[in-house]
Amino acid sequence: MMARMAQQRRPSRPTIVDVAREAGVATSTVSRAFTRPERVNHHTREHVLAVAERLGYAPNPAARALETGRTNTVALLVPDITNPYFSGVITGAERAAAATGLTLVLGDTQENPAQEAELLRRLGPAVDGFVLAASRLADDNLHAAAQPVPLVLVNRASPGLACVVADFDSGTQQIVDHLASLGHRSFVFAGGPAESWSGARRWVGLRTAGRRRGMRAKRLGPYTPTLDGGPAAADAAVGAGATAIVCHNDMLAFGVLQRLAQRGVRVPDDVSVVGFDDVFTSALISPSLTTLAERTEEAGRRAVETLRRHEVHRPEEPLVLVLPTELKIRSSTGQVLVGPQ
Amino acid sequence: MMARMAQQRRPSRPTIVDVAREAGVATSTVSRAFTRPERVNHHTREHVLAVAERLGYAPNPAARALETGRTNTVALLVPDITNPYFSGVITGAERAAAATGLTLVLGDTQENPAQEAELLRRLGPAVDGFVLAASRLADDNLHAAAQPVPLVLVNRASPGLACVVADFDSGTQQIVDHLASLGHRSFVFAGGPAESWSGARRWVGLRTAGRRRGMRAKRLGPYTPTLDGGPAAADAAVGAGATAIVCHNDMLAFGVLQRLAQRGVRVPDDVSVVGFDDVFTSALISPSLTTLAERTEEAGRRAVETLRRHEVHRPEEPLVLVLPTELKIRSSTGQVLVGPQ
DNA sequence: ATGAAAGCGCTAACAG
DNA sequence: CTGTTAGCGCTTTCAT
Repeated sequence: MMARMAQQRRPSRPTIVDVAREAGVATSTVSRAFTRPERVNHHTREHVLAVAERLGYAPNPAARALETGRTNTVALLVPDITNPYFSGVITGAERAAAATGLTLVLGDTQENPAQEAELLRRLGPAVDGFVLAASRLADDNLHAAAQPVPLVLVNRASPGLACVVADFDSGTQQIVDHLASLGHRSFVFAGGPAESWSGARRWVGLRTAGRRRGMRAKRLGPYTPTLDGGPAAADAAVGAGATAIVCHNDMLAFGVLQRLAQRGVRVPDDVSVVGFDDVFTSALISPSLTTLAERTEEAGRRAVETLRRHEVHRPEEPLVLVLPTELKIRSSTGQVLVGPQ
Repeated sequence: MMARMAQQRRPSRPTIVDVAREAGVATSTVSRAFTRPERVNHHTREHVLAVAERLGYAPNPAARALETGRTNTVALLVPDITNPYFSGVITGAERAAAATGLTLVLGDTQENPAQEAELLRRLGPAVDGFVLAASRLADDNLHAAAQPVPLVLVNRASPGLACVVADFDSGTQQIVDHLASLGHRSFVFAGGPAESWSGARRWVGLRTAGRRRGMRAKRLGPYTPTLDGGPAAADAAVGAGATAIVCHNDMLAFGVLQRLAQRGVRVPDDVSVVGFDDVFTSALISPSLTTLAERTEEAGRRAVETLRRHEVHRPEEPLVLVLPTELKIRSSTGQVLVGPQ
């Protein structure tokens, strides 16, 4: 009779108490039926589950989280959702999360460190861990954030933190070798955001590999790593008399390609263009883009898997995973034409 | 003294109690300082906030949700995260959510109604509402899902439910007019998933508009609405002797374009190709794709805004928003060549 | 304007 | 194997 009152409050969901009463057992039994199947008589469990089903009961995650401290949720923060590169990471992370019954919270930091920090702060108490893709945060901010809740980086390394990164050493080497084999004696790098760790790694790798090959390398930029960054980058590269332009990422490369076409500069005859990421568009445009393929989905997947592992036992030595990269040679790169130097 | 014990449990976040003790006020005052600024003395509030800041306190969303029943979270379910079309919706939804302090949970249903239903069930108690993009669920499932928690559809309508949809009537009309103006007397429609509401709407609109123009229209498929669906669609269209192929979406159109090129079929000389969505790649490939642009970001944004509105007062007449569409005429469509019919 | 105290729905000891 | 009971951190009457 008292129960009546609760009923009329609002059409609220049935709780564990309703199920317990209806099934004639204690609430703890209902709870166990859901979370510790082995510690409950098979028969009672069946019965409880049936009643729950009939009542349309579903556990309240908030209540569960309050007690256990675990939310079964991980947050993925990316600098730019619209970049297909991150779509790959998002996909991988989502799949891995779904596979283990985790809920994925998505946040877009818009390439903005302050916004990233704010999301970290706000989401912190609501999630079991963070995956930070291409974080633009400084090392110490990162560490502060990792204090209360585990955190895994993607394409960013920071001492003491777990991460999964692409093998840029090999990747940049592959690019330079490819360019050298086509007769290029130099190249320019159209750089992305200054805060980008992977951008820095790319440039260092490129320059080092170039030096080994006796190639001159020059860094231009920074440019917005989107289509919009293209015109400035292309113009600067042309102005510098480049025979090859390596772009911070594919989106920038597309922008460069567009601008080049607009200016009547032929690719790859007049200039070769290389990207990073191998987003699906790269194979579709023409000339198709030579680019360094990263395993973005795998990166996303491994990141949340690593997160899970770190949740359980924070290892002294955080995992750093290096994923292979592969240069996709397509039609935006070609031999450097002999001619009046 | 007793507090000591709690401390050593684990390095847990400070709670409202810690702040209250430290600030020398009651927990309720701390609570109010955060949620009801006007009901607390300005001075005390400042003080409490300062202490909270110093202690690094952040409210625990789970606890808050348990009491209030609101999680400040909305879920967005999409059939395929990797499709750039949905990137637009995701972006818009994320921005709108972030703007109002909401947290966005992302789920990928993988074009699978069962998985969609499962996510709805699992996430239901954890969120304040759902945005379902291109839902593959049947009407009655949709209604069942909308029972306990508000729900807004994107590019899907269902009686009694709020939705934001693209103006396909106008859109398909634009496509048909364009084709007709180029001299086409017929076209084929390479259809997407059978469960797709927008797919059905597209076909109906196309056929109707075609009829008005005295054009023959034929539906092919269904095809997977991704690059992979291309070969089958292209082959079937060529086999049917089509002069124009309207594709369920851009991704499928890209696949079709690829296959056509492979087979030596020239676009637009031999056959014209039209897509739906206007994802960024459409402008980049060559021939660039003529396609119907939808306001995907706006759709995502409006959907979560609508959700908020419905949370407050469930209106009798659910909002249905129709967003304008615009045909982007590019180079994949051209005049039908005169010749032996 | 502030404090005391009662839960929100669930899990986790601890008994039995 | 199952029941009792005490909170998890916060909001919210109800007093004061």
